[in-house]
Amino acid sequence: MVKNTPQSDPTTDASGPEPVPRRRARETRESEILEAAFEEFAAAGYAATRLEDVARRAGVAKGLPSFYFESKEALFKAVLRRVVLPDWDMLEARFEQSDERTAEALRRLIAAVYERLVENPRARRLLRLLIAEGPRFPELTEFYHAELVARALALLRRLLARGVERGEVRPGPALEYPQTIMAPALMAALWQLLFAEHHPLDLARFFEAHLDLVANGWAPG
Amino acid sequence: MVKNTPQSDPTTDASGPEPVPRRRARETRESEILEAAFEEFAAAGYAATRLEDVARRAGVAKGLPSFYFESKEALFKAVLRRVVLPDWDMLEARFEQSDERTAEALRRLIAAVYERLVENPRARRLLRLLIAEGPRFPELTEFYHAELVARALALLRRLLARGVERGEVRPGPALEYPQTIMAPALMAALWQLLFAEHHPLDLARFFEAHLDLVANGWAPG
Amino acid sequence: MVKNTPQSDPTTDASGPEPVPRRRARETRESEILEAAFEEFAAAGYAATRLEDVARRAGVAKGLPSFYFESKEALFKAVLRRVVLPDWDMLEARFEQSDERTAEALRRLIAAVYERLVENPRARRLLRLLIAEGPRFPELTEFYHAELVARALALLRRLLARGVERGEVRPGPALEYPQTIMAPALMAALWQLLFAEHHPLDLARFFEAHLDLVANGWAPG
Amino acid sequence: MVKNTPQSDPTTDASGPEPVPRRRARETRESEILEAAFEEFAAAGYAATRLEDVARRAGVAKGLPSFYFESKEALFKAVLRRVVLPDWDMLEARFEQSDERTAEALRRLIAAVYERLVENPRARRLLRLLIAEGPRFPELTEFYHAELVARALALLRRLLARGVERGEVRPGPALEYPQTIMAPALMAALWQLLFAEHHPLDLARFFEAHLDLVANGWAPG
DNA sequence: TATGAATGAGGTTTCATTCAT
DNA sequence: AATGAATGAAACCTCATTCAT
Repeated sequence: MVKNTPQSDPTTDASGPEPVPRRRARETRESEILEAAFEEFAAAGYAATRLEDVARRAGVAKGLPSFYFESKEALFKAVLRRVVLPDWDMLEARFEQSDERTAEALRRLIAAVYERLVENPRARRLLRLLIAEGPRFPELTEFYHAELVARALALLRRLLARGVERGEVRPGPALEYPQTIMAPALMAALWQLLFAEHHPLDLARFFEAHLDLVANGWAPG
Repeated sequence: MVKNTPQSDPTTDASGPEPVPRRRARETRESEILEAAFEEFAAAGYAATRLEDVARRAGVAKGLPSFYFESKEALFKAVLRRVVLPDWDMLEARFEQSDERTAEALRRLIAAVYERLVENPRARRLLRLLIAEGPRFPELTEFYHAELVARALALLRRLLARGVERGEVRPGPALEYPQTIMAPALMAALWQLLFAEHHPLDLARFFEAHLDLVANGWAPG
Repeated sequence: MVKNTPQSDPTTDASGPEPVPRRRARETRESEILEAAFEEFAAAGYAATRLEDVARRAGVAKGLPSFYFESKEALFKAVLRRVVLPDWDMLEARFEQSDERTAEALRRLIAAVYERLVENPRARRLLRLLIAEGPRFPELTEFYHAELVARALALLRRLLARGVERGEVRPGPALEYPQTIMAPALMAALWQLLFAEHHPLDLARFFEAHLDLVANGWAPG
Repeated sequence: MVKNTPQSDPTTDASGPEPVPRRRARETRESEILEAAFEEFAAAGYAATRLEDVARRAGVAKGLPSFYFESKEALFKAVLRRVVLPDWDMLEARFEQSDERTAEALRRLIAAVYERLVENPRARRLLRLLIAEGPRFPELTEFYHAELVARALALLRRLLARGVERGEVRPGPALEYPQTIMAPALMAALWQLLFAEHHPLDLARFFEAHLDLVANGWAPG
């Protein structure tokens, strides 16, 4: 679930044939179902996903998702509440403490977003899910706003404010809308989601273009 | 259907004293169904939309959408192929011919995107639909890339190239990725789609922040 | 539905082969489904009845009962609200107006109950349904109490009161509980329902025994 | 299970210092499951009863009913075969031996039925169950006919025959159908089952009305 | 022996599609 | 040409039954 820790990959904990253990830790099963559900929901959207497909992907019987979760809707919500980028806390703390120059800090912050969102297929699918199902599940939108968006913007705002104090950032209307500074990353994420197959993007160069533009603008001198 | 130009309306290209009211009725009905279908698909997504609701919204009998369109899928595709911002041709032409300074041209172009995408609820819903249903209808994604995205980027690229020649635009990596310059508009469109209700955005000021940032960057001097 | 009018039998309105008319009067279809549902519910009880069986018996597609009725529960309630012995009004009126001797009136009234309840297989099945599903559908129990039971008891009470005035009925505690006078009919109905197959009852003689007992009692003189 | 005699409880026929607690436990469990099953079946009917609820009520694990009984159906039959009024043998014997006057004997017998059936909520629920599930389990109907109904009627018949011999009972058609004499008790039992909540019955007075009616009839002199 | 997670057949309900009218 | 009743596949969900522990 948009977690980057490699050991969480269920396909890699290989330990022999293991002929379908009938009973596992409740939590393990639940996680496997949530994991499978995330993939299915992300691939087809809420309405078009069939619980049976979730079950098949999780390698369990048709009825098990309904056994673990009250309803399809409850499963969906549970999926999305688990996904949140789990290392955001740490990231925030690191930036809070650091005292590097604004240019460095911004580069690092934007790089973190590319790593976690733009270059992470699962995070991109989550993004799609949130956009697609927003009207049906407004609480989720709000949840993600509070947990991710608002916090990221606040962090960016603090960084910029400090930069202004230090004379490293030019005061301007964009400071009030830090979204603008991050926007190219969102553009890249959506590009990947929509067009990557036929119109690939060189993310490394896009990233540099992003940094250059938001730092210096297109206007000369 | 995100069409702002009246001449695209098939009911107004009357030629003669309407000797064939039946035929007129047919095309009118079809348009009404497409219109209703767009609203329903945009509100609920492809899978969750019921043809009966489309029919009800269009004010026709339940079976009529299936009568006019081979299948739900065909209806969906027909809807999306009709939507494309129909005045883009004109817009392109105007920019091609104009010779104003780059700053002016960019402001106008970006303003056009705000007007047509960010501030237009139907266009935003179309955006949502494309993001949501992309995996199921890749031709549509490709169609919109060709019809809108590629053309917009090409126009932007020409504008910037001309600006560089004139010394009005600083050469830099961003010129290769004109997406970066338009990105804040996309950000605003998605913000409106997702968060506007609880966290409204002052679009006029956001627009100015956008222009200022992409022109001058956050770095001083 | 416990209606005794022969012309209501759908199997007798034969008018040629008639190759399954796709469309009928809405009301006709609804009646056919209600009719089939009554038979199925009566045979197996509420929970054990499958809508598909109702559909099959009604000669319609699986989904049609759900199309006509919001839910299985709604169908069940609709079934039971339609069943009520439909000629009770008339019966009541006839007794109200008549001035015959009490013995005659009672014989006629009890005979009417035998005809409508004891000897009517559909009414017996209705009785079974009410007893079986009472706890799940208390409104129905109440409905039948009000529509049938209470009215029948009131009628009986008026008959007896008039009889006492005329000296044709012995005052006694049973007058307060007219149920006791009708009780053997209920016994017969249940006997038919439960034991008739292996232990048949001669209803004509039982009826005479019933009349004799409640008129004269077992005690001599 | 409608057993009023404590000695029928398998947990109390202790014989010795309990050297086999395991075996005891098994039978206890089985009884508890049967007991719980009776309550659940009686409350909701056969089809609507879930084995999980039976298990919960019995305080055992979900799978145990299936572990003790081959199937839900087998459990149901086991339940009903255990229920039978267990003190009927004794009752019968007592009446056989007694030599009291017919009026007394009848009053005692009818009172016994009120006590065991009409005023016993569990017996009433059993009655409901038999009526409701008769078509699905005809053996049970037959079983109860043989064990209870037939024997009760035979006893009543002997009582009445003796009464006629003694001149205490008027010969009449009702003697052939002793059901008629007991019928008001059945009426009272069903009334309790169906209408008691909203239309309570004074059982003591009803009982007196019953006795008076079947002894003397409604006709004067 | 007892548990309860897991299975999967089968039920209710939905809805795209058909077609008599 | 248009209607909307009717169809029936397929979805969600329930629950009797199984069986590893």
